[in-house]
Amino acid sequence: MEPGKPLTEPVLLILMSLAAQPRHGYALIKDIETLSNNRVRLSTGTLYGALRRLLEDLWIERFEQEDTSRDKQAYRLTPEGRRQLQLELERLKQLTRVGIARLRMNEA
Amino acid sequence: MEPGKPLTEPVLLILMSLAAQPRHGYALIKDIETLSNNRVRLSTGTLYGALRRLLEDLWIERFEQEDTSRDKQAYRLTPEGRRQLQLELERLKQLTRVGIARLRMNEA
DNA sequence: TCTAATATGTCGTTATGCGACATGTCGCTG
DNA sequence: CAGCGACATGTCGCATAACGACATATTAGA
Repeated sequence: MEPGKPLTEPVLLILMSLAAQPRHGYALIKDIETLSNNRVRLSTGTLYGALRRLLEDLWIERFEQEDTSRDKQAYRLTPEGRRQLQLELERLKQLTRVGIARLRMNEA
Repeated sequence: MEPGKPLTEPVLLILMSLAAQPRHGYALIKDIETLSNNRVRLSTGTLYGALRRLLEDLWIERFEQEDTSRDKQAYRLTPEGRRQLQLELERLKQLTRVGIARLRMNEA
C-alpha cells in the first residue's frame, strides 16, 4: 500500500467497518455486507490478505478484548489508518463531484 | 470488466474525461492530469491497456473526426459506457456517504 | 538542426482480488 | 447423540490490471 495510491474497495470497506468499532475477521465480512447494502460479500482470501497488509502498514492493529467470552483477536484502526481513511474519502468525494459535473456537461 | 465490479481509478478517469467530449489517447492523459488536480498522470501502459478493454466491452468506440487537421483516432463514450459511468458515480457517492458517517461515529 | 511536445504502442514485473480448499468450534434440533 | 448450519480463520493458485521501461514516429519551434 504505497502512499497516495487509491485504496481498493475491499480495503476501503474494511477501514470503514473498523472506523465504527473494533471487529474480528468474520464480523468484518458480516458488517461489510450490511454497510454495502448486500452488494459486497468479501471472500476470506480477500479478507485475510488485506488484513495482513494493513497490519504490516500499521493502519490497523490487533486488539485483545478479554471479556465477552471468546471474541478474541479483534482488529482496530490506528490513528494512521483513520487518517488514511479520511484522505481516501476526501479523494472519492472530489472525484464524484467532478464526475457528476462532467456527465451533466453532455447529457443531451 | 465484469458487470457490477468496481471500476479502477484509471478506467473511471478515462470515462469521466470522455463524458465531456471525444478525445484521443494523448489528450486523455493531459485532461486526466487536469481533472484529477495534477494527482494522476496515466502511463501509456495503463492507458492503452485500459482503452483496449473498454473497446472490447463496447463502453467506448473509435470516432473519426475528419476535420481539424491531424487529430484522428479519437475515442467516444457509447451509451453503455455512459450508463456504467453513472452507475459507478452513484456507487461512489453512496460509499462516501456511509464512510463519512462511520468516521463521525467514533472521532472522539 | 536538434529538441521538446505530441502521439501510440508493447513487455515484464508486481500487486491484488477471489474462488476453492482446508480445518475446527459452537449451539441447536431431530 | 448425531448431524448441521453458522461462526471463525487461514492458504493456494489463477487471472487481471497497473505501471515503469522501452520503442518509434511526427511536428513545431528555437
